[in-house]
Formats: sequence, structure tokens, C-alpha cells
Amino acid sequence: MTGFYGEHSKVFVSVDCIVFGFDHNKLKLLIGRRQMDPGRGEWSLYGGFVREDESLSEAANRVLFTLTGLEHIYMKQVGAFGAIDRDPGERVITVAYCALINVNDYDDQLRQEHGVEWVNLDELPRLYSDHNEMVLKAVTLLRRRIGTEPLSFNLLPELFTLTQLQHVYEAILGETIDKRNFRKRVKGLEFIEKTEHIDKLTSKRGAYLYRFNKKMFAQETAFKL
Amino acid sequence: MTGFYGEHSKVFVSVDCIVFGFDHNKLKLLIGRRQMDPGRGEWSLYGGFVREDESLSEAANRVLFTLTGLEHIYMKQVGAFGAIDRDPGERVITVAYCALINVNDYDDQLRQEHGVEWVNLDELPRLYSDHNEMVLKAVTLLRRRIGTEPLSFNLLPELFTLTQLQHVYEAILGETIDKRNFRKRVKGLEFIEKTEHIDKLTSKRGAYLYRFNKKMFAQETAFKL
DNA sequence: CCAAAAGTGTTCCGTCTACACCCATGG
DNA sequence: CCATGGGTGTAGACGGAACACTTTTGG
Repeated sequence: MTGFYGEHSKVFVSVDCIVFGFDHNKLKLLIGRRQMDPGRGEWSLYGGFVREDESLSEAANRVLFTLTGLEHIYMKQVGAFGAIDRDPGERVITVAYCALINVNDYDDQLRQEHGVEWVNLDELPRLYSDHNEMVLKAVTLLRRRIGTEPLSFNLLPELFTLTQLQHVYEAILGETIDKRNFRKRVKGLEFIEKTEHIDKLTSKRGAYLYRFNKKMFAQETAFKL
Repeated sequence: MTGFYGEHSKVFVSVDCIVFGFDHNKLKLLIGRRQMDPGRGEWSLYGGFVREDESLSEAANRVLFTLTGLEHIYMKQVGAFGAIDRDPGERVITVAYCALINVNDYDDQLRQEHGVEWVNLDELPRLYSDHNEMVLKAVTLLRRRIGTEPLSFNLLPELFTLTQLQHVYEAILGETIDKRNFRKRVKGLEFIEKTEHIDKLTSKRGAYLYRFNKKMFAQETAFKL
């Protein structure tokens, strides 16, 4: 029985994290300089090898936790990448995962300790190996899903203004959105809940803060924004 | 350098093929009884281990070719599945691929030699391990993409009637479509080309045969059907 | 001659888009 | 008092959905 498996060869499997954040009205990506060979010094996603005692998604969550100290983060598999020579050193198949985090939740000292930086997605440098390809696929998925899944809230604090929410959509879709039309659509969604709190940081007049209501959303069948 | 990799462990990596076909107005899936332990006798997708000298997609194409004798088939990665105990024998991470083939292109003798059968998707039995999950994800992707990508033609012969095309959409989406609206939309798509050939098999009156024109499609930016 | 599938347009309704001005306040 | 971002409604265009009858011909 084990003989059946024995005929075949094993390979290294790693996970790579595509970590998106949102700040200053820009979609950002967390990347760092590789600190190991091969590819030392090149810009790269943050990743790690899959261990025997963990599933792929567990590995991805562990790697993200190691990097950010954050748990229970939105993560989605982007896909497996398995070109023979994608890793110049050894045969390594990798599974890319996309995570959405709120940049304010990420301790900046921890970030520096790991030597990673927030880079504007539209100014992304050339990355190690096939990492650009992974990012591209992640962005495509994100764009496709942002309109029908409640992803944007993962990039924002718990309370946010409608203008902030709109900026997230604009950053992800790469186009400007009409303010009145956007707010009209939001108004139709019960699970985007207006609070009595007011944000006075970004405007003198102040803006109402909204909240994503998970319970309300659970009752929702489908939405478009 | 190799020491860096040496700290980590390797795992078996396989590919599994989710092969869709279309026949008798039904979407069908190719499955067979497992001929090996663990899980001998259970319904299962057809798969194989990834070799050292091939990429993931090459492995998937090889496995599909072994099974069907078909090459240059539409194939799309569905995702990686990596639960620790998903394979009862050894740790195996698998990457699922979805293929769309025309059932008439598949030699029936070859099918029997491999001991696989076409099963209606809506009558799918319980499959080995996490294979049902893979199929579910593949179907979800298929439904999402059928409206914006020219997938349906992979399931049909080169020449097809509009009724056949409509049946493909109905089978994939699991709902009936209004004939006049459907044909109105098709008429708006230049890359679905009317030929002078007439099919007399399915109706006494006869129906015009159409063809998917790849060159026309290449000039298309986006479509909806 | 009739059963069975092919083929064909119009109307209605809801949704999306474009668009401009007043409000509140801190400095 | 003015610069800055917050907040609001309407009209017209467009696209999607509903809907029924005529045509052809093999058996």
C-alpha cells in the first residue's frame, strides 16, 4: 500500500501570502526583500513551507500570523503555481493566498522587524520568480468579487465613513465612482449600518460612521455594489 | 543553500481531473471506481501524481491525455486541496483541474478500458475523499464564467444548433432560458457564426448549424450571454 | 395531417448613469 | 468668511424579462 505511493516523488510545497491593505486612498501590498538564497535581495511576497502537521490553509494562516501577529483574517486561496523552474534552487510548488487586512491593525514595529513594506499596488516593482503573476491573479479575483462579496470591510476599521468605503472600491476597481450613485446603492443594503458616531478627522463638518453588520448580512441572499 | 530547503519536508502532490461533458441535454461528469487502496471501489475523480519533470498544468494535461487520448483541451485550475488527512494513506496535496470535452470526441472503448463513466451531475454519488468538494467548486467557477467566457463551445461539436447551445447554458446554470431572448443575445455576437449547413437529426424542419469563430472572438473585448 | 422542433419582435419595467448644488464647520 | 469635504434627487437611456404564434417536414 505504501508501495503505491513509494513509486512517486515528493516535492516541497510552500504558501505565499498576498497581503492587501488600504491607506491614503490607495490599495497597498506587503512585500519585502528576500533574506535568503536564491533571489536574496529581490522584492518578494512573504511565504513559508507547509509542514507535515498542518493543512494548506493552516500553513497560510500561520505564515500570516508570523508576519503580522493577526489572526482570523480574511484569506482566500488564489491558486497553485507549479512551473518546474519557478524556484531556482529546488522544485517547489507553491499555493498563493490572498489576505485583506486593516493597516492600522498591523503593528508598525513588527512590520519593520520582518523587513516588509507597504507598496502601492500601482507602483509594484518586479518581484521574485512568479510572484507578480500571483499578485495579478489575486487582483483579478479581488476585482471580480468586490461587487458581490463583503470584502471591502476587511480593509477598513470597524467604523468607517461612506467616503472611505467608496475610496476602497475606487482603489480596487481602478476607476472613479459617482458619489450619489454609490450612496444610493449603499442605502439599499441593510447590512451597511449607519451609526450615531461621527468622524471629525477628515472633514470639518463631520461624517457619519457606518458599520458592517454581519448578522444582517447573513440574511442577505445576494447583493451588488 | 540546499540546507535551507533541507530543513523542510516534502509531500506528495497529485492532480485530479474534473472532466465535464454534455450529452442528452445534461451536464455530465467523468468518474470511476478507484482501483487501488485506500478507498478501493469508491467513486472517484481520475488523477495522478505530479512528476519531477513536469509542471502542474503539464501533469494535468498528461493525466487527461492518459484517460481520454485527447490533447489541447480546455483546462482550468480549480484549486489546491491540502487537508492533512484528505488522503487516508499518506499526506497528499492535490491540485484539481477542470476540463471541458465533447463527449463524441472520447472513444467509448478507451473510456471502458479506464473503467470510467459519464454520470449526470445532478445525480452525482458520494465520491472518494474530498472529491465532491472539488466538483462543487468547479461547478461554481463554471457557472460564474460561462456568461463571460467562451466555454460552452468546448462541450459541443464544431457545428452546433442554437438549441443545442441553449441547452448547454441551461444545463450549466440549472435553469431554463427564454428562447427568443437567448437567440437575440447570440445574434449580437459576431463570433457565433451562422453556417449554411443544416442539421436534420433533431428536427424534421432542420436547424441552421453555427460555429464558434476564434478569430472573430480574438477581436472581442467582452461579452455577455 | 399532425406532432415536433425552428424561428421570429414588441412592450414593459426596473436599473444604471449622468449631473449640480447646498450644508456644516474649523481655522 | 472661506475652503474643504459631506450630503442629497431627478430625468433620460439602456438593457433585461415576459410573452405567442407561424413555419417546415417526416412519418
